[in-house]
Amino acid sequence: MDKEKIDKKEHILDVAEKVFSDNGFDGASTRLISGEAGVNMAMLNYYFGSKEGLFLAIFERKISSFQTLLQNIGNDESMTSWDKLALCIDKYVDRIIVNNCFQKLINREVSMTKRTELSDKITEILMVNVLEIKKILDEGIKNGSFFKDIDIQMVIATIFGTKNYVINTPNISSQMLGHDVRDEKFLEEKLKPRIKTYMKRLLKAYLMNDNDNKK
Amino acid sequence: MDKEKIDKKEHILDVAEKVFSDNGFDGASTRLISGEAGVNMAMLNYYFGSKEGLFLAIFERKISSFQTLLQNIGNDESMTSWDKLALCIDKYVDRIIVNNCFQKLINREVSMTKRTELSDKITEILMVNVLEIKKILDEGIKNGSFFKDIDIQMVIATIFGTKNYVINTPNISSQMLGHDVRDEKFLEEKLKPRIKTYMKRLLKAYLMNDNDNKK
DNA sequence: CAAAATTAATCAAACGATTGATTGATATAA
DNA sequence: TTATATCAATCAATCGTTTGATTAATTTTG
Repeated sequence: MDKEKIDKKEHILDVAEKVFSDNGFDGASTRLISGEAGVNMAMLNYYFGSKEGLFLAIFERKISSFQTLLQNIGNDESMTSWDKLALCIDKYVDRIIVNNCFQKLINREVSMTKRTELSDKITEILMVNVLEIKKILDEGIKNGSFFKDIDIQMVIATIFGTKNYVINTPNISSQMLGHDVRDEKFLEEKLKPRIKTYMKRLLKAYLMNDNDNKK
Repeated sequence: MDKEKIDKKEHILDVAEKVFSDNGFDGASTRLISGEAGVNMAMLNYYFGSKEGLFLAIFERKISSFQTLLQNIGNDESMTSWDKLALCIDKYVDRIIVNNCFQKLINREVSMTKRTELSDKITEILMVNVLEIKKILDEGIKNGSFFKDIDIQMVIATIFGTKNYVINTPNISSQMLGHDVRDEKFLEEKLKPRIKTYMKRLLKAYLMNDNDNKK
């Protein structure tokens, strides 16, 4: 059945995503992946060409929907710059918390100094998101919503970096927060709204004159 | 000569730190490390026992000095809470920019989901720094310097996360900033003061009532 | 329709390459 | 001599990938 074949590929992608995330690209051997997925080793090459092809297939499965989401927010002319930014933060936090183990994988590969075809491709795709945020910040400065002398690039680094820190250093942030950040219930019910609230208040305080922030 | 032997070990550690940082733990083969260092492969095991022993030797060489520095700032009763925090940021930025390739290495290991003796050791040491910052923030709230309802844990995530993002995703941040963040001259003269200025203004806006921030 | 031909899917086994580590010989120094 | 340092050569293990055979599914043909 055609349905079954698709499900099998999807199943491999699901398992491989988990194995890659837990062990890193090098640490996830094709034997381990195929073993966990319950398929023959050769199937990985049969379906995806190579280990790198498998990785890219996982990656590309993830990225497309979020980028169009971001772009739709950016192009919505009925929203203020701040509302756009706030919505981006909400959507971004929703997004990465769901796929947090994959995010760790991405960041591990992107942090390599030595550029590879793989890291270049990842960088290229992530830059789309960066530029989308930048566009909103630029626009906000131009229309007077945000202060003129803000550091746009560093703001972007804060948006992505703060979330990355919580997700990518689970042992540290779990100790810090007093809960296991890998616990999905805690993540969903407590941490996610907390990060959203914090990020918006932090950025609002920096970007614009808002007396509500001052308590 | 005894001096020469020490220098040789130090030289191996220097080179290995660079190679590890560029290629990751798995990607840095003992052949590559020994080749770059210009020593025989067997010398790595001769001096450090194993590849992991070499890694730990690099790590332990680094950790001690910065922690006492942080603690001295925290215990200085002549400074305001804000001045302490600002000084921590300055010292922290100075520190990690100097050792940025090592920082990438640390973060890559800490981001592993699977805990190892190595990652536990790194986590334990990094937590000391986290708690030192937390102490300053707690104190600032208690003495009225900072708002009462700030999210202390998330502030810490922002401090470490923002810097990590710039340093750990060099390809992205280089594109974003329009300069190679691995260029030491740019790092020292431009980026370092820029990060310091940004971080302090960002946190001041969030933590305390300061009209100077509003332009 | 059924038999034959073709294509797709699956598998165990093996490939060459590379890995971290070890060996035993040799050189150097105390 | 004794202890330390250095080396080329080699070890077993593991890596990602390929192979050739086999089975299952689909299409073509008579």
